[in-house]
Amino acid sequence: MRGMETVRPYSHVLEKICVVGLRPTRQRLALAKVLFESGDRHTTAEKLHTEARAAHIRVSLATVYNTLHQFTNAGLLREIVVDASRSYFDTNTSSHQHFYCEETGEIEDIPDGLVTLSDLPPPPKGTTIERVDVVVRVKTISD
Amino acid sequence: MRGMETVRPYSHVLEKICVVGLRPTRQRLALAKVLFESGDRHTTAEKLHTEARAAHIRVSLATVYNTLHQFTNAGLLREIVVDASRSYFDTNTSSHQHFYCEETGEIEDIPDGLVTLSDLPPPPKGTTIERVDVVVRVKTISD
DNA sequence: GTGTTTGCAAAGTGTTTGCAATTTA
DNA sequence: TAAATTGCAAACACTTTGCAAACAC
Repeated sequence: MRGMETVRPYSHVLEKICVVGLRPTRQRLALAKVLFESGDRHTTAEKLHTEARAAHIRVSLATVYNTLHQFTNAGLLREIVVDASRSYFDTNTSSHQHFYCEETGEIEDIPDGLVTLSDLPPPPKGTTIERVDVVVRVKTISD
Repeated sequence: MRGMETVRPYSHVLEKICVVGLRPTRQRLALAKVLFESGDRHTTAEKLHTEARAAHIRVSLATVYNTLHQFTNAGLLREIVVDASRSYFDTNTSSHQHFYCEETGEIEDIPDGLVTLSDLPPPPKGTTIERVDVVVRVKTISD
């Protein structure tokens, strides 16, 4: 089969992009490649932009922001709130939690099931629970 | 005892302010009064500023920000991260968790003990757990 | 008086938006 | 070609900072 692969890489992403009514433009496909080619990742708009340009993808920061939000709405990404001054996006959209180190800005996944919540009280009147976010804040050991 | 109370309101706050080496200035005392006079509260710099001015306290927004951070460092407040674009401060500094409604911006406390975490995995190498934040995101019921 | 704090306005950060030029279907 | 997308620069919201005037001790 060597040499004759007709594999369209990231076809699942291509599919998802189309399903939501987004056109598979050069920028979106390139950003999707960077985002999804290497397992689960946590990134910010700025980091993704830097990375994209390092990979010779010409894309503006505004488009990176737009794309991140479009992907999030499409269910390809999940936004995680760990820091009041920066938006992080997670390529793992399934149910799980996070370790977050403020000093380094690093986020690490905690697989689902490792954190168990019990006895959650009823939400405020007139509201329903949308989801539960757990952030385990860590600091580097200084000695 | 009526009429002879020598109670110094917020003396505990006054004390704490002094202990940390902050001078009990008019602005700091006034903001502390607004913050601590009515049970547990969740507020933002903007909200506190508006409230302060409504109460005829002349204070600049910059000073509100500075004061919130000084109080936080002093352990009088706790900063809570629920939204990537706004900083919230909680007058309840003890261990507890939160309901957060993005639509209304409202935060409600979940008393400690109502949420139980179990089987927390070990933190990333070289780090120790500082604290665990749980945010139960809710949305208003639309029908 | 001396050092701290305040207020203002300016600067800074991260993010969003308006719009003409470009690209996609 | 018609509609969607891009990039730029300007606008934004929130927050921090520099510095002279005001204040606390």
